[in-house]
Amino acid sequence: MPQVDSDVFHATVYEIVRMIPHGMVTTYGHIARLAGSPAHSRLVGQALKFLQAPDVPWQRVIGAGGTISDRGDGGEGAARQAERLREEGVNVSESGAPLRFRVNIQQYGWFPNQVSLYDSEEEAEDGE
DNA sequence: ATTTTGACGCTTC
DNA sequence: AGAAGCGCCAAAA
Repeated sequence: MPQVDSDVFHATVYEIVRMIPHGMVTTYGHIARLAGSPAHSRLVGQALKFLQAPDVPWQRVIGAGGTISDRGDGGEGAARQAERLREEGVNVSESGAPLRFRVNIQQYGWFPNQVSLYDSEEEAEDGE
């Protein structure tokens, strides 16, 4: 039995990603934490991978080190993400042999301690 | 049911 | 700074 409900988790992730301000970025790990499952950073990526809603600014989610995660497609996906970020004014630098895109977390990072969710972690009022 | 993968993250060479 | 190793846990094979 999984520790989290996949559907709820995905919905929560989308909800949080939608809150990221234009021109700012956050990390998979931070979203997982805000969603109440700090150990599910990889699942955040999974959720975005299966994303279909066009109103979710997925480009604002990057890796913890400020690097845009590679999709295993030779860097095409990462390049698209970098372009979308640049379009909203985010400075994205490039480096490395396998081209790696990077964003200055200190300058563009958005890491709120808590966000207002509809209900993903109720105050355990029903017994558990 | 078991093994491998993965849009991750942190610590250590 | 860059690479490698390890932990994590659900999804996919």
